[in-house]
Amino acid sequence: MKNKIKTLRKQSNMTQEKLSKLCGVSRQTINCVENDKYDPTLELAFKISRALDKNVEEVFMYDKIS
Amino acid sequence: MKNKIKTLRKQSNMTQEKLSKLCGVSRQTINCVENDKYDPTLELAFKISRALDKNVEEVFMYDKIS
DNA sequence: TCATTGTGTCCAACGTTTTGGACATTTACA
DNA sequence: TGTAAATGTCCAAAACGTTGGACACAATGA
Repeated sequence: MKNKIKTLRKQSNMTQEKLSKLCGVSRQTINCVENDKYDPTLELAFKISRALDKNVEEVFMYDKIS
Repeated sequence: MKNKIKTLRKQSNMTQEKLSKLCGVSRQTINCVENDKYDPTLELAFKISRALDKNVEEVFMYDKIS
């Protein structure tokens, strides 16, 4: 699983802190998801994507391998 | 969060058991996700969607409320 | 240079997803 | 009608996402 959170977040001039508040989660959570530390919940994936004004599949790329 | 798993699964003539094996998870997991018992992992959401030959957002509907 | 902000990371705790095993109920069909 | 398949559900345990708090380091700009 790959994601474009960092890129899209910077395009929107947002910090991890700001994004985390928009999503209602902690900054560590955003940091970990952004850096592929773990798989987010589907609901969180939706929240992040919406905060970045994108569809889930525009933010997260599923690569069948692992 | 709503989903169309049951409908799409039946359109593909699949049992929960078959879908669970395609996704590499237990049948209970498919059952619970299908009946909104809990939020799946994003990776599982992708696996389910792909098994049903759909995009994530064609299978799962995020309704901002709760 | 210094101060501030943003990011990465650690930890232990907590909550939720996911599990196998088992059983009751419903559905489908001979 | 009866039989098997499919589904719903319970439990306790395991696995994993998420948390606050804290700290180090990098980046930014005055």
